[in-house]
Amino acid sequence: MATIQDVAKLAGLSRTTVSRVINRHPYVTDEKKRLVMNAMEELNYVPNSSARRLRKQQTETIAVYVPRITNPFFSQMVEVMGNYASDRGYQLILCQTSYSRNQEINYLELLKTKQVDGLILTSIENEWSSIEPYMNYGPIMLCNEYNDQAQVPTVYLDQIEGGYIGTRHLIEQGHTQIAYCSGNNHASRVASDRYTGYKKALEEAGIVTNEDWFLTNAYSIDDGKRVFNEIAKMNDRPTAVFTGSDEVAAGIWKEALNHKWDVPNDLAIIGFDDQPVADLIGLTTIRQPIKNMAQQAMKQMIDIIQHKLPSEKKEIKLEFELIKRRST
Amino acid sequence: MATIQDVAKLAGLSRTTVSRVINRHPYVTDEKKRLVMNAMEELNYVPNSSARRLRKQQTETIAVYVPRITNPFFSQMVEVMGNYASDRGYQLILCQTSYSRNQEINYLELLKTKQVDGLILTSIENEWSSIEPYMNYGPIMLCNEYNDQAQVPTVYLDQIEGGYIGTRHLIEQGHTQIAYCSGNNHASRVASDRYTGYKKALEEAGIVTNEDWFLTNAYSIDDGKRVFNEIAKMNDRPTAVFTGSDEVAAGIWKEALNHKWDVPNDLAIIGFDDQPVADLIGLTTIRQPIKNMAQQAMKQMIDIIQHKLPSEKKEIKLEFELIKRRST
DNA sequence: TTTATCTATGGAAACGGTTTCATGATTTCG
DNA sequence: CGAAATCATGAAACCGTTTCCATAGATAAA
Repeated sequence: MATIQDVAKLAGLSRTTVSRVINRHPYVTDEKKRLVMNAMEELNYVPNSSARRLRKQQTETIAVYVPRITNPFFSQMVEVMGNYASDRGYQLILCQTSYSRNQEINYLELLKTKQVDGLILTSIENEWSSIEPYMNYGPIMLCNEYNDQAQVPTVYLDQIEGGYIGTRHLIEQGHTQIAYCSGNNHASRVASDRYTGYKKALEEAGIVTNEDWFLTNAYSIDDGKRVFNEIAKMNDRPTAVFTGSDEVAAGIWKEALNHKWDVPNDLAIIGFDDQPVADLIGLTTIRQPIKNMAQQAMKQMIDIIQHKLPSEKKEIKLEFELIKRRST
Repeated sequence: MATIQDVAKLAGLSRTTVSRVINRHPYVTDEKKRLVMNAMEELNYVPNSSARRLRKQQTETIAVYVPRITNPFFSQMVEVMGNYASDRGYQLILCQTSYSRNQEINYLELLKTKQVDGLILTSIENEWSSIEPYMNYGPIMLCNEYNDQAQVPTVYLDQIEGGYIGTRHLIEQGHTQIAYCSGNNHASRVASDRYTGYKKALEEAGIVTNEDWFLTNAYSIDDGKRVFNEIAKMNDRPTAVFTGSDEVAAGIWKEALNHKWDVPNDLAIIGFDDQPVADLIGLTTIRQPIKNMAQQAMKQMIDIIQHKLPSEKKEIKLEFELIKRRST
């Protein structure tokens, strides 16, 4: 493996000059530039990025945190972020927290050890107070997730609205018995706000909730199936269910079909995110502008890194869209 | 940011000894070890990974190439690889080739610049001859994809079997007019072998194929919809269609429903991969042991890196499983 | 014409670790 | 008891760049 020294020797110049050519520094005559280029070509030289990182104290790498990459919401996000970053010379390290607090903290050490220039959190497992100290080691920002205490740039949707829009839709369809079904993340405002929106819509309509209809721990299709069975077992059953993701909604629907229930007449279902599967099966859902969110976030992050901007709260809020299909 | 020097000074020892403690080298007395630990604690010291990378000439990072992370086949793969790697102290760089030859080559430079210790390709866009030269810079291996010329470890399924099993199933269901629908990757043996398997099954059954029934460029649900419309427009229509992915199959089915076709009576559809969506909608499909594949591949790669094994062909072949549902 | 500024280059320090080598102290073994 | 092996530590070299500083010639300004 050729080093810059080898190139310098072959070109009959100093390392410094070679470095200048590589980094497009002015003050190198065209003649020397040509000499260096030829030498690099001949030796098939490529600068060693570890050395570069050490000297420049930057890695051109950005970490993206997601709970699980198989969740289509997050994989879409990562797809867009990855492409955007790659186009600008940054690479992406994927950190899957697996909904685990420990795992999240483990990965945070990445920033501390200077393995990345910054990180984007799409979901938070720990209290903000556990994450905040890491801000000393480099820029952190939020995308999708948001938090009052976090003094960081945030690209998000107001999930109160999300919960409200969906529930409001069900109410307008004539439902008064509406179940609520979500994940299980205590530290996340996405979860709690959405629930707040749900309750807000109910209260406005003067509807009383049934505590039994608050179903948690639902992330996947299988969870949806389980949720359906919980609903089916109830004495006082809801006529509609608000879910936190299209996958869960799809699982509920699938199991409902197995039990010969008619959707939406026996049970109306509304999903969240507008994943491809929602269109496929005809699920009413609340669309989140994932790509837009992802791109704005990555743009912000690269901006912050390149201009060494101080970390401060800067909120970019995007909007939901209700997509009405045949499940409601 | 504290350096090893600061720790050494505070502990009243040399950098060497501190380094030994960090790297769990024997020959350090418990007393000094304690001194070092305390100093590290007090200074909140973390070794700088760029420096470490430079000196040790390794990055503890592995690049994984996928066409697009939103394809569930690949996101499952990446999920497993990411977790497996992370458990063993490696991190994952995600490289999305976007089905582009250029993009693939661009990312290959990662290995050259020593940004990663090795790379796993799950799909190949370029001819192997374009990829091979990069083997000089570090270990490369294949997972899912395979190639005759590639003298590298390969975890794969024999796609001839895959194509055969699926087509055979359709034939057994009484079909003789079977369309074939796939992506568009010329460099990939996954694609060509699967087609070979399809033709093999037909030939064995003495069935003549119709060239018009060879449909390409199909990756997504939307592509599936388009494919359906192409089929619907035909004068001589197939009664069954073999697809290269569950997403495409789902798209075909969805559009068939829109046109009031009955599946499987008007058109039988078989998917590939056994994604969650297949179970959801009742799609017959050919399961690939994705998780197993991913894990074996990552295990291999880490093994190769840690034991500096020479790159050689080593094939690990896994098996398909036909999952019969109601679309056939 | 002298002085200040700009251009072009190289030597050496710096980035922050790990590894090699040297050395002395301690233990083991014949 | 002396030689050999093992343990414990530190100084210095090294990994491959970029950057700071010095120098010198060329050009511009006074």
